[in-house]
Formats: sequence, C-alpha cells, structure tokens
Amino acid sequence: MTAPIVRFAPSPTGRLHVGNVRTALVNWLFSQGQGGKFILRIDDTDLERSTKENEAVLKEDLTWLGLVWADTFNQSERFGIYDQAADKLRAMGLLYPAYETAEELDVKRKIAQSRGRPPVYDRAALNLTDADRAKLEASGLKAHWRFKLSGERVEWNDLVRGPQSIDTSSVSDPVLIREDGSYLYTLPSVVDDIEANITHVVRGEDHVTNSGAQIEIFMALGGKAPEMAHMPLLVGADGSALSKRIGSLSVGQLRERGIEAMSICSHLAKLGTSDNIEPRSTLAELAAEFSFSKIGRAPARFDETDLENLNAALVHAMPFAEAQARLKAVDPRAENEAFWLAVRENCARVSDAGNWVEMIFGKAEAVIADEDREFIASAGAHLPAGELTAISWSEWTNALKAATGRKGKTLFKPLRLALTGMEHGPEMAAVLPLIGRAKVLERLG
RNA sequence: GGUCCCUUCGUCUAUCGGUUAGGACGUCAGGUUUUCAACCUGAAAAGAGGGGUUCGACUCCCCUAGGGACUGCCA
Repeated sequence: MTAPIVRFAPSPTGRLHVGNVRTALVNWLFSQGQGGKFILRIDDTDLERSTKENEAVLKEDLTWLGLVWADTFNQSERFGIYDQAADKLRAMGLLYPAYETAEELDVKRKIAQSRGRPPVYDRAALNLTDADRAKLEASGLKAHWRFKLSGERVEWNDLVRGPQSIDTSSVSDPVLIREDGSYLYTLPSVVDDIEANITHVVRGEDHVTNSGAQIEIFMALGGKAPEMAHMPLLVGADGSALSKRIGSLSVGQLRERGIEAMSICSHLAKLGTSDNIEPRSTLAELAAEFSFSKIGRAPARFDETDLENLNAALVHAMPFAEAQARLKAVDPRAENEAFWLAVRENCARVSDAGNWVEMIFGKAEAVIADEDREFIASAGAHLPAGELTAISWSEWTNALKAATGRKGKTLFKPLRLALTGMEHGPEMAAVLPLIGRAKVLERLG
C-alpha cells in the first residue's frame, strides 16, 4: 500500500469530546502505522458557530494528546476554490437552483412521512423554467443549490463495514450552497479531500449515508473517491447515545480530572476492537497494533469508570521521568524519585502523590492508642543504627517482634499509625527511609 | 414511517458448522508476617427469544424483540 494521507476534520464549535478524539486517534494511528500523513482540517464554514477560541483549544487538546498533524488549514479561507468547484458542477448540469423555503420543505417532509413515503425531496425545482425562476427571483427569493444525484446505487468496500451500497434514489439531492451563498459541509469536504490527495476517509458511521452523495461528487469532480472507513459510534455506559453527555466527556474535563493523555488514547484505541483494553505508554505502540480489521461493527460502550481504572494502572507503572514535571507542580518536595516509586502504586492519578507529601516530608499527627503507648515508647530503642535504608523496616520490625512478642496486626498497625497517622498508605519499607531517622524518633515521641 | 447497521460473561471481545464457548477489565475469595492499594493465585460469570437448514448451529436462513445511525439550507 502506498503511504496513506488522512485528515481529521473537526468543526471549532465546541470542545473535543471522546467521540471526536476516537476519530482523530484512529486516523492518526492508521496513518502513522503506515508511514503516512495526518492532516488537520478545520471545518469552519459555519461562520456563526465557529470561533478562533474554539480552534485554539482544539489544537491544544490534540497537541496534549500527542496527535500532531503534518499540515493544517481552514475551510473558511478557501471559499474561492469551492466557488470554482460549484461552477464546474453547474456546467455539468449537476448543481441546480431551488427556491423552497425551509418551512415549505419541512411541510413537504411531514406530508410524505404521514403518507408512509420516505421524506425525499421531490425535485420540483428541476421542472422550473427560466421564466419561473425569473419570477421567483423577482419576488425576492434567493436560490439554494442542490446536487443532482444519479438515482443509481453507489457502492464501495468499506474498510470496517465491508461492501456498502447506498441507493441514491432514496436520498434527497443534498443542498450544497445555502440561500445566503455559504457552503454546507458536503462540497468543501470533497473538494479539499481531492486537493489534499486524501487516500482514506475515516470517520464515524453517522456519515455512511453522506458517503453515497459524496462519492458521486468525488466522481464528478475528481474521477475517483478515496477509500472509506466508517467506525461504529460510541455509546454511554448505559447504552444511550453519547452525545447527550458530551459535556462531561470533553478532553478538557478528563484532563482536569487527572486522566493521562495515554490513558485516553489507549482506551479509545482499544475499545470496540478485539484487542484487550490495556494501557500503552506510547502512541507508536498503539499505531503498530492498529488494524481496521480489529474493529467490530456494533456500537461500543464508553465507561468512564473503565477509563479511570486504566489510568490508575498506567500511573502505577509510570517512570519517574514521565511524572517529574507534574510532581514538581503538585509540590516541590514531590519531585523525588524514591518518593514517587514509593507512592505511585497508591495513586490513581499523578496528582494523588500530593496526598503523601506531608505525611512523609512534613508533619504527621502521630496516632497512638492507649494500649500501644508502652510499645511505641520502646520502639525507638530498637531502630537500626545509622541511616535508614530499604531493609531497615524489616530489621526493625523483626527486632521488635523478638523483644515484645508482638506480631502481625498488633505489631505493624501501631507503628504505621504512630509514624504516619494513617491506617493505610504506601509500603512502610519504602516510606521509612524517606521519613528519615530524626522524624521517626520524633514521631515515636 | 423509510433505509442501513448491530445483538456471546456486568463491560470490550475470540470463535469464521463439531471447542470443557477462550482472553482481558471489573467483581468475589485466598495468598503476600497488619490495613487500603499494588502484586500473585483461584472462582463465579455469556450465545436476546422463536422457527427453520443440517448427522451436528454461537456460527447459515427467516421472524420477533431490543439497541444504534441516517432520513437538515448541522457536521
């Protein structure tokens, strides 16, 4: 296969959510795995809803995720090129003006439905004479423009869905240009895909029907259509459509909650595929493992709890170098390799390391039960001499065991409580040297 | 209403006519000289329902039920 060129084409109308990210990720993994190219296209033809702020945040989110692009451009800067394509379609007799208002079309659809017929545009505008059009224009109406579908079946072999066939006679001629002259998504997308030599269009299955019309436009304008891959959509943990909960599932929120970029990428790359959902530490690994053939055809459930668990697993094994910068931000004292290695397995997110800083390096309120008072008071005497090391804890507790006869719970629990003030926490063998001799003796009282 | 897609443990899935229906996550239990976590071991846990075809069906066909997408001058 020649190196694929793919694009991710978000609209800057809001924040990136998990559904978007999956589409971006799959495009990225596929292209990188094949040594291809990933292009970021900003679909901002809808000037009303698109903003530069959203665009900036979107790029920031993608960068944070590691989904870097080789090239990027905005559709809003290319209206002239779309005009040329529209002219070409007009010259071919494939783009025709229509004058129904949105309300009229709505009524037509409802009537068709109530009669049990598919709500397909009746092509009434095709029968308009020049005189009719002149009269409509004179009355102040402006035309919107529709692409004339062939009425034949359009077929393609979808990379995830297999052989596909769309009967274009059961679909309305798509409006390409609005009454105000602005473009809808359909035409610019095709024009840009042709110009950027996009080899594979990879998107959600909500676009399957669109593909029928778009393939015909590809044929008219460029001679051939790219390969297509339509992935099943994600649904919520309860099986409902994800879109309803999009707000809470934005990259921004996940990030603020302390979810790692690679947790999100690992989870979304594996969810709905035949691979096990396991954390990977680099996108390169995910890319090497990616294949369209592994993607199932049923909608997959996205469960935040699973993502949290995956994130915890990733954090538990995270090397110090990777966590370092963020540890420093949490607390300067946390930027310490021995500390991180001691506490990481008690952290579900990197920032949780902050929970253990005070206990180890700062103050800890010693908790000593009445019946343990004597035991704790004598414990200091058995603390191994010299600097405390990784083996000090076992030396110490063994000595105490021999001296006091205490063992198990009655031996360990009072010590932990006295030294850390908590019943649970990281392994004491690793914590003891970090607390240091002076503080240990101080806390024992 | 119409078109298209889907349905195996709670979840993601393997199986491409003959398997004790496998794995992972989660859950539960035990272990690791205390606890929570981590780690190790083990266990419970599934073919939506009904008809066919076949010596034999999770697998092929039909019906039903359930879920998803589309059916926009949104993308």
